[in-house]
Amino acid sequence: MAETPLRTVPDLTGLLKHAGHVLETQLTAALAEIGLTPRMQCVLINALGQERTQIQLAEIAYLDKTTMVTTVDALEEAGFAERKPSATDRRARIIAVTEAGAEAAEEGQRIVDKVHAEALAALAASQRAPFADSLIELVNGQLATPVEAQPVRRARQRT
Amino acid sequence: MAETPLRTVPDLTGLLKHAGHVLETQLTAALAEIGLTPRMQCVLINALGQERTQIQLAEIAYLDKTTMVTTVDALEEAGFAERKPSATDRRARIIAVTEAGAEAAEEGQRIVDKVHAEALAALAASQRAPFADSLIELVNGQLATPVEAQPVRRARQRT
DNA sequence: TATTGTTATACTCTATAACTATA
DNA sequence: TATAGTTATAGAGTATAACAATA
Repeated sequence: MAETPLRTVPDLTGLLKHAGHVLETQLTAALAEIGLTPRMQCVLINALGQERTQIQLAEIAYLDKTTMVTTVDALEEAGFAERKPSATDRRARIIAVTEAGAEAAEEGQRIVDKVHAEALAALAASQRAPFADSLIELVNGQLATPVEAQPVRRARQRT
Repeated sequence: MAETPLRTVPDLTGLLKHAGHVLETQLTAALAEIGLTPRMQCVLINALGQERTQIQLAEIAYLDKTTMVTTVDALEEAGFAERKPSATDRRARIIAVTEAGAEAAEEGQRIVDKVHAEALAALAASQRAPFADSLIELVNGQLATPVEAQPVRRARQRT
């Protein structure tokens, strides 16, 4: 009879989700100081220096194209990016980073790196690279692809 | 000018969140075979063998008490648990695990451990314990507590 | 016919507030 | 007054469908 759940195996799911969640709150708080969300930072840094359309950026950032619309809206409202017509496809919009956006993206990247470096710094120096390497190995292999949930198909009313 | 985001520091947040998400989908799929969600499994295993109230279980599982209501509803509907009046506090309900619930909880725990063992097995044997230990160290230390977001206070209409 | 980006909206999840019964 | 549990619902986040413009 199990009294307390005897764990011979650590609760990896709980640990990973908790660690990821806390780190995201740290990142969100740190980036908020320069007017960015983690998502805006991710889109901005990937739009910097290259002409990319919304869909291309959405794929890079693992965002739905409709979520990308609101993210680009926020970047435009903040003055960090502008939608420009593509020279080759009149359907597509190039996300052009403004000067203020470029500064924010680079400062944002320094903030992101700092938060991650501080997290790793909590480990003994000899543990840091092995930990990060193991995590990368898992994400590239066993934990690369989510298991598909039973698809939730939704009805839509005609208007 | 940053062309591609040059990472001298790995994107720990992205890696941790991705790994946690994928592992949770694996867990959800595996537990679904015996009619459990990860949350139901967590509550059930902690209700097993001890008389605990909903609020006590909510604290253990990091759930809001209103979320616990729906979780216990699901457990009752599945025939895995029952609400029993507390002998000492007539406001409180003890979550009593049924025989079917006890079997499901124990089988569920085997499933959870198996999924986690398989994930760890993707690493070289010499890396497994160091990886898990580092993750536990982070979660107990630098990544223990979420940074508070700006509180979202919501109005509520009088009815 | 297929694709880009947009809008509208439906669904899920979670958390707040109010409430009842009891302490 | 405070707490256990319930209900109702607000709000955030996200994903689907439909659509206009263009390919």
